[in-house]
Amino acid sequence: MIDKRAALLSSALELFSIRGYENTPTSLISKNAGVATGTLFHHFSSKEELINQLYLDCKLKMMQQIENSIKAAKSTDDKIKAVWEAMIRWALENEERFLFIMQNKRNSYIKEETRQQVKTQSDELKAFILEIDNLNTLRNLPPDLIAEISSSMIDGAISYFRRNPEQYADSKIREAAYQVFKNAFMK
Amino acid sequence: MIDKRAALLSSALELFSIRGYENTPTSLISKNAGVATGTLFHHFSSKEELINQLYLDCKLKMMQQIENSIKAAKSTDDKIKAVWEAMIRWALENEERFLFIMQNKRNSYIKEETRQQVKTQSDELKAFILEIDNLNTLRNLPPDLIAEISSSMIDGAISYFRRNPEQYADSKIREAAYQVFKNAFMK
Amino acid sequence: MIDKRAALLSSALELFSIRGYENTPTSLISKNAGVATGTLFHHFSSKEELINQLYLDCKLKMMQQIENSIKAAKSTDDKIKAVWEAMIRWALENEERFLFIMQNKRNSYIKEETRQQVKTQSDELKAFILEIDNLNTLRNLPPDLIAEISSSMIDGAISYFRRNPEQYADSKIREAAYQVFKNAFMK
Amino acid sequence: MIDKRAALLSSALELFSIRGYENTPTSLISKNAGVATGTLFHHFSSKEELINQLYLDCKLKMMQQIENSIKAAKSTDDKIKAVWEAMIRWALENEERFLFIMQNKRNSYIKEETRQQVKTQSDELKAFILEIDNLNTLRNLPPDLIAEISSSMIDGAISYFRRNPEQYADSKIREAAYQVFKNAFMK
DNA sequence: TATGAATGAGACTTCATTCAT
DNA sequence: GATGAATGAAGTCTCATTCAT
Repeated sequence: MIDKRAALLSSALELFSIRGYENTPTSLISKNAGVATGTLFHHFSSKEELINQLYLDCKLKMMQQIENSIKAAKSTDDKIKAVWEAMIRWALENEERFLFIMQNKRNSYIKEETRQQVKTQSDELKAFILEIDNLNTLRNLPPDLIAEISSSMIDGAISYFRRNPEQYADSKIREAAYQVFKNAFMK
Repeated sequence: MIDKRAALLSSALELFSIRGYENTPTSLISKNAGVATGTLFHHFSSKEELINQLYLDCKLKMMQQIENSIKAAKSTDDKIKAVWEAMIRWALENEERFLFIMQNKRNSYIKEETRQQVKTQSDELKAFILEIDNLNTLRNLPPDLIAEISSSMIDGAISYFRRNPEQYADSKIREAAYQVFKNAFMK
Repeated sequence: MIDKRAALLSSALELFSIRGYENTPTSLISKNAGVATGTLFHHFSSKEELINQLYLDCKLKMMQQIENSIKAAKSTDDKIKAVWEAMIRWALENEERFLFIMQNKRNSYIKEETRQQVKTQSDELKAFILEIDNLNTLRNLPPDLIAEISSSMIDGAISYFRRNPEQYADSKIREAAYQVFKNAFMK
Repeated sequence: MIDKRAALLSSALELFSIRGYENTPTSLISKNAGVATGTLFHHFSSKEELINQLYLDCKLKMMQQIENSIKAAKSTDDKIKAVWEAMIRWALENEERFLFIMQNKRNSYIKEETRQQVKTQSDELKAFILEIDNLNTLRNLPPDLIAEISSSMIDGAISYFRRNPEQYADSKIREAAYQVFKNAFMK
């Protein structure tokens, strides 16, 4: 059944996000999912494939939310803000998934192929990135540098709001945080 | 001899930074250090203590460089720039140590006690942080938020310059990167 | 299969009784049982649990034989003799189990919980002990003292007959040994 | 110095009696004795020799006390009672030594040679044993059987009085215990 | 004699994966 | 597809003993 596969992914997500990949035996994933140890290997050829599938799963879910937020926006500025908000909101609403993605940003268990699969999913997102990159080129800023720094700033903000969730509810602080983000790249 | 302890720390740093903590057997650390397997446990009571000692070692070395850069500066602005530069330079010049620190920022193998030991080391640095925090409070920005975001921005810049070392040599790009950093917090 | 668990217990008994607990590696127990090293830990969570299970196993087997011998007896005197004979016979017929029990009488690897489990097994035996204790109380002898000494005397007799098995076959000597035992407590 | 050798023996006795031989690292013995790890191996060629020396030491001390008690007695009966009392008293007054001897009664680390050394020490004791053995032969009881049972009875009594030291102080109970011992062999 | 850093064989245990049912 | 007992390579750590100082 497809149920068991989903149960395994969900169980793995929960455990990986708390204990990390290497500290989570497949036997525990199975038990936590309520299936037998052998079942995991019917659905995933190895533990490594499981983590790759899970990574794909989480990343795609995140990107979908961001994509949706872009669609609703019109100007570039609106899009930027929409993405900023969407990412933070998603991270706060999908704590386990976000933690798991963060842990595996540079993890070598995630295959290059998996990372590529993520990148080629959303045309909408690719267009937006291109738009921003062109803008930065015009401004004489290396697009990759700005991409790296923006992404880091968002991670920083998320990290802060995860520790202080009540402040995310305060629209003044949220706005101040966004201004800091925006100021970085605007005159 | 103190040599063997140092050799073990150095060997562990090299291997952890490439392969990660859990993927590095203690037997490999010993072999790579040119000592017997038992020697590791003569100097460190466990693998976990080894990583903690190494973390302490790396962090202290980094902080010393930052501390020195602050001493040479006068105004707050000078200090901010000095820290920004010092951190990036140190990361580029101490690739393994930096990678190792990044890997272990949220890693639970590093004990809270070890993190505390780091924090209580430099009065100079504590004074600087206080200075910045006060400034941010005046500007009505939560100091912790700014701390988190600044730190993330620096990590982003480092990540970029590690991938594009030739650009760090270009003072124009370096300056542009710094402006992005500074703009974030200044009107 | 239950076979492998039994094979492990049997292998452990054989080795422990000859070499002692600490001098018997788990790898040897597995090899001797004809199973893989991991199998031991599939059935017993640790070497310590193995020894506890084995102790339980041996003690229960011994108690069952004693229990049976009591059932067949009528008077208190008959019961005492029956127990005396049953214990000696069991020890001679179950050399490894007896040796193992002796080795672990005061061994701290056997958990208090395990010892309790043994004590709460046989109502028949508890009744007999109570009967004897009451008798000794009437005679003004501390029941625990008599229990300790009787038990020691039986151990002594067993020890002797293990070294001189041909004498156990001689009913005169057996009877003399029993008289020594009985005289101790009777006027 | 002879001090260090004595300190090592005393440290080993303390630790062995609590933790057992195999559970006591030589490093702990040394530390507990206040000497370096290497020092142990200057005085004893191996851990095994240490335990043998200690065994010899304890046994001889015990035998000396028993020997003295025999000397003071006249009749055979007096001697028997003297030995019974001396052994129990010694065990209660030399708890660690007694425990250590009990633990090692059948321990294979004690070499046969060491056991022989003990036996050939006291002429007084050998004469007493011969005296008893002859007596038992006359009574048609196998001397070794009686020896084994007597010795076990004394161990049982000691075990009881160690758990209930206040009862040893009560001369009535002490006397009752002795009567039980004596009755076993006398008409 | 005394020291204690160093050694390395070997102990217990874990865990991804297989396969007969 | 599902099960879970079984596997055995590999991991961390212990400890009796040595030897240069």
